[in-house]
Amino acid sequence: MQQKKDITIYDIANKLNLSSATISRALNDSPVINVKTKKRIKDVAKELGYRQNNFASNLRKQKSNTIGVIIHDLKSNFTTSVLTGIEKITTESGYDLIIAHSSESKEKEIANATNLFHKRVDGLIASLSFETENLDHFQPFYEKGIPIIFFDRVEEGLETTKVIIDNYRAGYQATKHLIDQGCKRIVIVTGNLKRNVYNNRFKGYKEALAEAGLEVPKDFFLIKDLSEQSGYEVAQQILKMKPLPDGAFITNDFTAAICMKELKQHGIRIPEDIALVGFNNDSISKIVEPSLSTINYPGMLMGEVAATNLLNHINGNTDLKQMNTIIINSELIIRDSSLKSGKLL
Amino acid sequence: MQQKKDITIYDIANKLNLSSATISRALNDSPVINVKTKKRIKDVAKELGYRQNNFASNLRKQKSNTIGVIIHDLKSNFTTSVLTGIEKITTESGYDLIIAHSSESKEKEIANATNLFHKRVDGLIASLSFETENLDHFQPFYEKGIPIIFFDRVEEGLETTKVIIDNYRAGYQATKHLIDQGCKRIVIVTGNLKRNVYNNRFKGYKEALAEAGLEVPKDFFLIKDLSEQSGYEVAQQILKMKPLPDGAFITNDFTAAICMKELKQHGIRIPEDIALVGFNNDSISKIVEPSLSTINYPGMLMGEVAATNLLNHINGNTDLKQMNTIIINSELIIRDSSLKSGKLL
DNA sequence: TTGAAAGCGCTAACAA
DNA sequence: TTGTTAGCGCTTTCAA
Repeated sequence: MQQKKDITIYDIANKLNLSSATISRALNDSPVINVKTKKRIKDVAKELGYRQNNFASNLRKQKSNTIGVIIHDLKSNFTTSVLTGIEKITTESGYDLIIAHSSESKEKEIANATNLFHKRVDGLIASLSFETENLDHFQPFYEKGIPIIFFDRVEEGLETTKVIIDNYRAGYQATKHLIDQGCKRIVIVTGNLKRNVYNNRFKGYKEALAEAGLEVPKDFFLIKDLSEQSGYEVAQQILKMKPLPDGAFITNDFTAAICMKELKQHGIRIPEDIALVGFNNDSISKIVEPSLSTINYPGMLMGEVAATNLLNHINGNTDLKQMNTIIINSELIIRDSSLKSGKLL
Repeated sequence: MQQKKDITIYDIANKLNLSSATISRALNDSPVINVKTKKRIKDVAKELGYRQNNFASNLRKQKSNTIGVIIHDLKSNFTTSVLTGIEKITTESGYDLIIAHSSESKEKEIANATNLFHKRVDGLIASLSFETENLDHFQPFYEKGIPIIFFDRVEEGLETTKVIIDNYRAGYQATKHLIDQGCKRIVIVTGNLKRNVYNNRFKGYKEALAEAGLEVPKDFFLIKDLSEQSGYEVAQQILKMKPLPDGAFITNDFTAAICMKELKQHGIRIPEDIALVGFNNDSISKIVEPSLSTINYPGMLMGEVAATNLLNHINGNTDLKQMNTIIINSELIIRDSSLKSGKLL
């Protein structure tokens, strides 16, 4: 199976009549090594096709040079953007990435955390699953001093470092916009209120309503899992409401797109009968008709920020404890699905 | 930083007055160890919070227990499905995954290959970038006997193991379907013809046309990069054709969706004026209106098949050389965007 | 600026 | 069924 023998630093040392220590130092660009020697060593290394053995080096250094990422799902635009951002930063710094996804299951998230702990990641970036109830499974990391940064779905009360957007403000903005368009009976569709992101969007929604002196029945609060299926369900529930709502804030573009299609098929006009605002600025939001107003959620930037801070901490440049919460800007993008007045106000 | 000292097999050995070798064997479920001893060892390991050091074990075994994956893009539904399939299989077998993506760039693909080679992956699963011209960068893997399986975008002539769908047949089916619906002037939008997938879809398209005795002008062959942007471009190009085409086979759902929207905004009726068929069965194809006919592309299954075969080979159960090409079934899904006759034929 | 030598934690050949 | 021992390839302390 193994055709060519692997070249080690000893092979290089032999060839040059130097010690393995010198080779190691040279290949790691140690400043103590003579520049000429360094060059000779690097040339020979290249010539022989040397590749360094990370296992040996990691074993010796007691570092994995690896960052673990736990996310709740692979299939959303938002997640892949975050991953792209993380990857960009970690790659630049020569770190590897292990990506684990929980499929929104508490058990899988716990298994992933355990697994990454055993893999000895040097740091962790995580977004909680829909179901997660506590952070006990991250305890081993804290005990070993392995830094964790949470993003998007975080636990708010605790002393963890987190990168988030202001979901409260986003929820407020989206709802306020619908109110400004003349909506008075606004439905909200959101996720598990245990998760900060959904809870805060919900609070922002309620605040905007309260501020405008609007009251809506309790059954206008639709708590869903934001799957494809729930898009259909939401549409059915809305269609049964009498009188019909005149606006809906659906905190996920994909669910909103499905719901919109279903509503249209039942003769509802968007935005004339019901104005819609989604969430995430998924690529789908531009394609549906009418195009979907939404909250832009800068996933790539979140990933970059999370990774940058984690690496800074690992390299001893910053102390995460001094930095509890980083808030990334998000903004409302107004498109056709919410423009009742036919114009921006 | 490091609060708790790491537990090694020596700590367990000391505590139980056994040798490290026995501990190692027990923890690896070696059958030679006494069942009771094994239980005692495992209990103590758990009690002390032992976690095995993969670096030491990998270094010793000269195996990384890691599979590398090179893909051209993270952001498509198809890719995430493939990854999900690969992950499912590799996780079951206790293998790690390193995922690298080339963003369709030849240079990045080469860098990724080099990187994964240095990381000493035990096997590689790859889909070529848009730009890739040759497979030289995979040569080191072959020289070291590291198995590679290509999927989706592959190089056809060579003696490589590959998992693909029958793109020729899919292209033929899609085009034939449009012809059956009465289309006579059918445009094709496809990607770089150097890539087998696009080339074969194109060949299938031409074959179906030829069989039906239809001829179309050369400018009906639109070779694009299948980006969002190209969706707009295609629509503009189609709108300028006189007389207008009456069908279009757009070999990517996302591009097709954008193009459809653009055409509709210029007053073209789908499917009455132009019937459309996409490719991939992306989730978007169900949401656009009219819903998009497409080719179902079973990404998850492809991932599972590729990973299963790779692992079988690594474990010495099969010889990849005996298995050159694995073809996965795909099928035409007929939706509203291509039903001129208003019914399935 | 370079070298000698120890050891990171584990596995496997060989011995008992 | 268990133990002894060597060594995987690298980094680093101490010495020169």
